[in-house]
Amino acid sequence: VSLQAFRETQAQSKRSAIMQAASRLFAEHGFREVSTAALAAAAGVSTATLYRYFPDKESIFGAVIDELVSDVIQTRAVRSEDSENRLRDLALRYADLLSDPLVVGLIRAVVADRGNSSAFGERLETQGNGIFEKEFETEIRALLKAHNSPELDHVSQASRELRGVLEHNTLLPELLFHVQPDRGELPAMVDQALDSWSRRWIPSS
Amino acid sequence: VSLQAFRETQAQSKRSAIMQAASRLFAEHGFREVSTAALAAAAGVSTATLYRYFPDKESIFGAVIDELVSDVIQTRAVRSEDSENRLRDLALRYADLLSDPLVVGLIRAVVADRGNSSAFGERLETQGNGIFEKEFETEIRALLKAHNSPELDHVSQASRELRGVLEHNTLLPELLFHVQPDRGELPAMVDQALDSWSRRWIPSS
DNA sequence: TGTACATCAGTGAACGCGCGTTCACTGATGTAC
DNA sequence: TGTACATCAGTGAACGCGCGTTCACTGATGTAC
Repeated sequence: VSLQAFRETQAQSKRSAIMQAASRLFAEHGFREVSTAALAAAAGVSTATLYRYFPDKESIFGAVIDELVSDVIQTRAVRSEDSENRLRDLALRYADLLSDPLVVGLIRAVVADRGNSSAFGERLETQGNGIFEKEFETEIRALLKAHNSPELDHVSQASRELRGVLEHNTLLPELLFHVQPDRGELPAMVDQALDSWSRRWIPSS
Repeated sequence: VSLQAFRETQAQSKRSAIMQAASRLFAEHGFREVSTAALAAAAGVSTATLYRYFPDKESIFGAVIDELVSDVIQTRAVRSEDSENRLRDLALRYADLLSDPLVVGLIRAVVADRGNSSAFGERLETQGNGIFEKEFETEIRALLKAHNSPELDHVSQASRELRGVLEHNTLLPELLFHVQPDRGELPAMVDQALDSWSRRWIPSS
């Protein structure tokens, strides 16, 4: 049993070494641009070894995307008590995620390939986008209720406006123009966006 | 002279046939995914003929992008008289452009390739994004002035909010998840966005 | 008008290269007895 | 304890294939005289 366990541990470490290298290389250069030779070299194994752990190159990419998505899901961040700060935390987490070069690189890699990665695209939508959509609407609804806002029917519009400006400031420039935002300035940006957003959606009373 | 002219006309028509096929195929499948063989077949020529009109495959892509950008620039749409409608027209044109499958497909193709297409990405930024940024800020500044708004210092924030929600509703879903918006509903979407935006930025008086 | 030649858009077939994948093999680490 | 054998992670080298690009050539359309 101990032999088997030892071998399994070894195998897991090789496997995760491959995925770690793959995640970095795919994010940096894209799926097609990374050869199995380069990937194997970065992971410290031979190309043939890749095929002991994964059926083909595409499956490595799939595993990386899955890992990313499940990481994001599990990072339901620490939440503050009052609803005001909960929305702020959520917005900051969203902006931070969409400013992460690794995340954006992998998103770009998924966007790049069409045929093959449509399955990955679906996972990104339902498990990435879908979850944030729900979270934002939940927090906003709570916030509007707490302020007796008359706009409770337009929660989704409010959510789209907030997420839109965050995406416009982080994901889009990086994705389209390779402009990396200064992540130190994210909190200030988020505060400014939320402040402006509040003037529209939170009664001033 | 007439022979030369005739030949030039012929050549132009072949050239534009190639670019037309390329624009469609690259938008639909991406740059790497379209082989010169497929491209030549779609254009009705042989692969060798491609190389009479373009030095290499990448230059064909570059020519397509250039054509797209200059088309966009030249479509400074018809403008209404009153400043309210001018912003609406601009927003609608923006949303319409970012919902065009051909445009989004080419944007995706540019985003996909990194090394080679960074030059194309720059053109997209300065001549695509940059021009819209200026136009939006100009119209918004005029609008705020017309309403004696006290927010004249935050024109760029106002612009980012408006463009953000438009992008969130058109470009992003299509780019990331292949969700094609119903273009017939664009005017309603734009009106709703503008209406909500106005409540924040235009004094209600 | 007729004939030899020049020009040039266009092409089919071949070339070379890089890449994903597989194969036959190695060697370390165990077990059987 | 020693020896023959089993297991299995790991690999170098080769295979095949697709693709971008180029080459030698064709044939239509003109000009020179």
